[in-house]
Amino acid sequence: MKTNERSGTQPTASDVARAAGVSRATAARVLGGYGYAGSEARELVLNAAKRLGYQPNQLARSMATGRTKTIGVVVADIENLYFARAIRAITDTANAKGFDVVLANTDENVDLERSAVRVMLAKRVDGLIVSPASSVEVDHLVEARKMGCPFVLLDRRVPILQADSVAIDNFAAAHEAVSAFVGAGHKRIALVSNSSLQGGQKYLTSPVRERLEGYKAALQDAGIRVDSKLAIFGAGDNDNLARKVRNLCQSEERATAFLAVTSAVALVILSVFREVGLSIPGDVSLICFENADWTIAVTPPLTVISQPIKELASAVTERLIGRLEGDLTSPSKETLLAATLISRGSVNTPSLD
Amino acid sequence: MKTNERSGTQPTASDVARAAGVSRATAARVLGGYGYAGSEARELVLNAAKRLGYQPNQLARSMATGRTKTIGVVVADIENLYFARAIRAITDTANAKGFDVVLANTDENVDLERSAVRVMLAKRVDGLIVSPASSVEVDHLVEARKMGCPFVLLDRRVPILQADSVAIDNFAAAHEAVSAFVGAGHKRIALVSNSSLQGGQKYLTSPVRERLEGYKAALQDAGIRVDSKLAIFGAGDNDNLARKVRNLCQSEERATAFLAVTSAVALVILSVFREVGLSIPGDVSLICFENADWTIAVTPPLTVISQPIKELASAVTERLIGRLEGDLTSPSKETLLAATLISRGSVNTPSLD
DNA sequence: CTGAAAGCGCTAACAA
DNA sequence: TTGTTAGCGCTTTCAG
Repeated sequence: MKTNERSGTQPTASDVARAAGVSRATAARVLGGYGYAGSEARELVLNAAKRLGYQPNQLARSMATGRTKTIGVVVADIENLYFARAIRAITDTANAKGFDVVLANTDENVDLERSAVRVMLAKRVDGLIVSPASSVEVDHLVEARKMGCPFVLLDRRVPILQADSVAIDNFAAAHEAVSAFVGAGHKRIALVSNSSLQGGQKYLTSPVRERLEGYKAALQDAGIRVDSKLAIFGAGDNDNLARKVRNLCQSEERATAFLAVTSAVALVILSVFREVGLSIPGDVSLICFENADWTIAVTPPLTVISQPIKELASAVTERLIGRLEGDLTSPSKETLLAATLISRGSVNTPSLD
Repeated sequence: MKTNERSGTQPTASDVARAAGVSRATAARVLGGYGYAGSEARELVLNAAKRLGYQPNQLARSMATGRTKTIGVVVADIENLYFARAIRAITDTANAKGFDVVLANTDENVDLERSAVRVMLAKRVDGLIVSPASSVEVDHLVEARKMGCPFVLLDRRVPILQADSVAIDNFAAAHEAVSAFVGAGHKRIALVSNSSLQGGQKYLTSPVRERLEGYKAALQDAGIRVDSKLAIFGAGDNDNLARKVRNLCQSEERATAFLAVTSAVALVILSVFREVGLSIPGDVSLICFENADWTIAVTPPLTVISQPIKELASAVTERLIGRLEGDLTSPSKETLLAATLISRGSVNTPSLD
């Protein structure tokens, strides 16, 4: 049986060549858009292709060229507004540059992340954009690099990797928010996160760690003692976190201002406030990270820290594509983007109980 | 130069074979997990593979088998909570069945959808899950089918395609919500959507169309005249939609109850209410589709229609994989899942102005 | 400008 | 059980 037989349903470049009456190489050249081709041959091929409904096979193309024009994106939580927006922006800028995107979700779980990276390597993506779940267990990223698959870190930094990264200046953002509280007269200011503090600070992701540091620094700069009881960490479990917040609200020396590390945390805090009868901004003040749409629909509208997600995503994508297109040598770079404090109605002078 | 030379960085199955001292076929058999292999040969190969850091090349594998074990997901808006959750659930169940997922976003734009589908076909995904932006322009889906790439519709139905689909029973859900309003004594009930009504109802996506129909039917069942001024459609533009809602709120015969087609629309409505000084549930009642997290953080908590997204996504994925694994013949099936009305604090008896 | 032929890394008959 | 031999559909020298 000849190799050029009809193989089933999908027409191949050979089929087109035969239908056009030219050689496979010529057909392939015009279909693939490379090499020379006479104008009449081109015409013939294009017609035949249209007639047969030819669709190029990217697998075969990648197989031959060794490049897939695809970048893999590995994020911790696609249901998180912040990452959803980032993914959206990443695919937009990648597409604009001729790259496709494949996505994987890790649920903040290192094992899932490891296997996601493995799958991407097997699919031979040209490069990776990753928001690593851990700043310690990064062996799979080291391996990716070793296999010649460059990566850029999204939103999270991992110093030991010496990798390219694009993130928010979380230290400055937290510092600014806390300073705003201080400026309004607050002294007992709480930081609330749903990350687990297990194993110590170094196991926190860099954004959370840096926000904590910015928080402490701002207090110190204002001459306020840092009270560890005011820094609350959950464990991904909202009920548990709510309990801790409730305790703090009902203690003798309750906080008068709260900085929520994410909008999801702010939601938990709001429900506790309602439950214990604290009202914003009369009784307590609140600022949260992430400018979620709903924050202007509550009463009062929330003062938030808005992050330039689109810029972040474009920057990370462009950095990676830069690497892919030849810039293998320049040293790794950590890019930090500034967040913006948007003042709305949730910060006020503390009431004197 | 022999073909088995070290080609650069990535070791191939041949490299492993040579290092293990067996034939390429044997090595391939154990590495690929198919065919027979003696236990000592297997041992040898596995060791060599580990030593060289062998990673299989999926491209080559797919090339040879004709299957990629990958499904393409094409959604209208990844930033939309509803789709984000669906994507998450789809990847989870696909992974559990040994499939990878590649994702594309279309922004509700048919041209982007067309090109996304084309890319997926070029990547030779085994099948597609699509929430089509249009129920009219579906030529690319017809083409996909013709090329032997099965697809299942997610959340949206397109009768003319005669395709498998899994969606919510939107008619019943809207009917139930409106009946709840009626039961509380409302007569002037509005439906608000940000879809464009341009070109008539048939251009609406099926969920919006069916919600509109359920809304009308419920009114008729209650003996209430359907007033077209009470069905508000935007055009994706929030400011414009807000203006229309404001007009309705300030007109002589304002509505006393609002059914929002999405949580994003509810946000727009809430801001208008605040602006014109209408309070829930004293002055107006509100129900919205989508059980977004924030709906319990506003005052009062919103009565919502909760959709079983996870079940929806599992069902759609399983249906597709079923098709992929041999069930090519059975007729297409439209699955409808029931939504649930969750009563919270935003529905009340209408005030008498 | 066009055609012939080799090869990307793997799977899959078939023979030994 | 193992090895041999064809391909999968495309790109890419290298001659003609």
